[in-house]
Amino acid sequence: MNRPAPSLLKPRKAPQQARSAATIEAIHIATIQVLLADGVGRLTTTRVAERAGVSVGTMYQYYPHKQALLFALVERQFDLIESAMQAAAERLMGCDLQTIAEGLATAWLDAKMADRVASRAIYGIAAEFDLSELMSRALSCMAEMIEALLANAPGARFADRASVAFMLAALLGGSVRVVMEAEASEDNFTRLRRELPQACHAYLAAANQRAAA
Amino acid sequence: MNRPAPSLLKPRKAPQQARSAATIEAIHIATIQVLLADGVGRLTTTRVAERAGVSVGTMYQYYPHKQALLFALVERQFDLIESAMQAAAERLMGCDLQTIAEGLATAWLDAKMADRVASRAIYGIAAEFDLSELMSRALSCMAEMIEALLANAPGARFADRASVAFMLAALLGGSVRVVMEAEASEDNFTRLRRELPQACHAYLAAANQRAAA
DNA sequence: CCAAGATATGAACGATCCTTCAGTTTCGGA
DNA sequence: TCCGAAACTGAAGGATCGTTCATATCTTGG
Repeated sequence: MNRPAPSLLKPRKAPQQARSAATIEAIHIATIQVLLADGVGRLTTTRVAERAGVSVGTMYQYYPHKQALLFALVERQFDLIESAMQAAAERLMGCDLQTIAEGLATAWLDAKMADRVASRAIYGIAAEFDLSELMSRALSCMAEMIEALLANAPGARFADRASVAFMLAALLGGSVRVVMEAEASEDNFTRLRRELPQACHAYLAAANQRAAA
Repeated sequence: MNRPAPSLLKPRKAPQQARSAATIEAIHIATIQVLLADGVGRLTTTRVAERAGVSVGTMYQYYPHKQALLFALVERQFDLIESAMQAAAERLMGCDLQTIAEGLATAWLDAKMADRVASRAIYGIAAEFDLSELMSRALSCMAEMIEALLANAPGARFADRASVAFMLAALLGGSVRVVMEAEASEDNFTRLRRELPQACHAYLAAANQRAAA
């Protein structure tokens, strides 16, 4: 797919005065709004600027091109969720399997739901440039984090801890994404919240028992 | 998001001679190739036609606009997978929970892997027009199918069969999607193939046991 | 209060891109 | 073999979009 050199995706300059910081924030918000209202295909520099109440040129003082703006949004959301999960992992270190499974699921749901608006919007950016590399990193990052939790859980004896951790990461990430990408239905979210933790626990317990035999 | 009137997305005319059928097929293949090579953002009518070895005008004899072409691809893939799952459901009707869980997981993996090239490419189209409606339909379609299987499974007494079926559908659809959207890694696919059936079974068994109590 | 840097403006340019259509080529039945 | 229909061609029109830059406005340290 498109493989823009990562070095060219960095912002052009950092804000030094208060008003420019506000401008950048306005641009970010406007981008998400346009993304949700019109889709990536209709996401235009002019449209974003108009919605943000600034001029097109202003945007180009902070981002060398449109892709850089989108990439900044993706990275920001990514970091947000990653740190939320990192915090959850610290809290869950050393707990038993049930606590870990349910804790991870609820932490993941909380992080994604915190601003599902942004999350949903950002899912749509994936088409603009090749995010498979980023997705891979995110997936293995989550898998590693989970693997560490499983390694320190009392009574855990997985035959293939890495695979179990990987699978759990895929289950978490995927199920939430699928539900979010469908039409927003409060009903589906409550179901997810009730069932996902149980599903995670069931899988971990079964995988652990399978190894013990 | 973009909400193109569905009636405007239909193909313009059906082929009547043999060569035109070949042309359409060539256009479809070319579209997928361009999609994978350049991404949706670079998917151009000219580029597709060039790759297919035909003229731009030819494409416009069968599709009123670019979106119609993309939509046709999505629908085709959708029908393919739906019928594959429908066949699997007939085969699994009346079986026990373990057979159902593992049968669904392998059928899903087989269907998606059959041409993962097309699947992966089509994931990228989601940005062009609003697919959330289609995704919702797909999700609830899968959920209904699973629910019917659970209803006829011997020894199954779920408290909330609909929720369990919904969750299983989300787990299946999501985990495979996440892995496919990451960089293609043979390693990850084998892990998925080994763990996903077990995860599905573990969840179903746990949900069933929870209701029996 | 003033200069100098930071920030904002928006018309204009060039590059694509989608779509059309008048004309040409190919096919298949009579 | 011949003719009408089907299929194909590709240059050109019209519209949109990303990006630049000369100019204007604002902020702040001295």
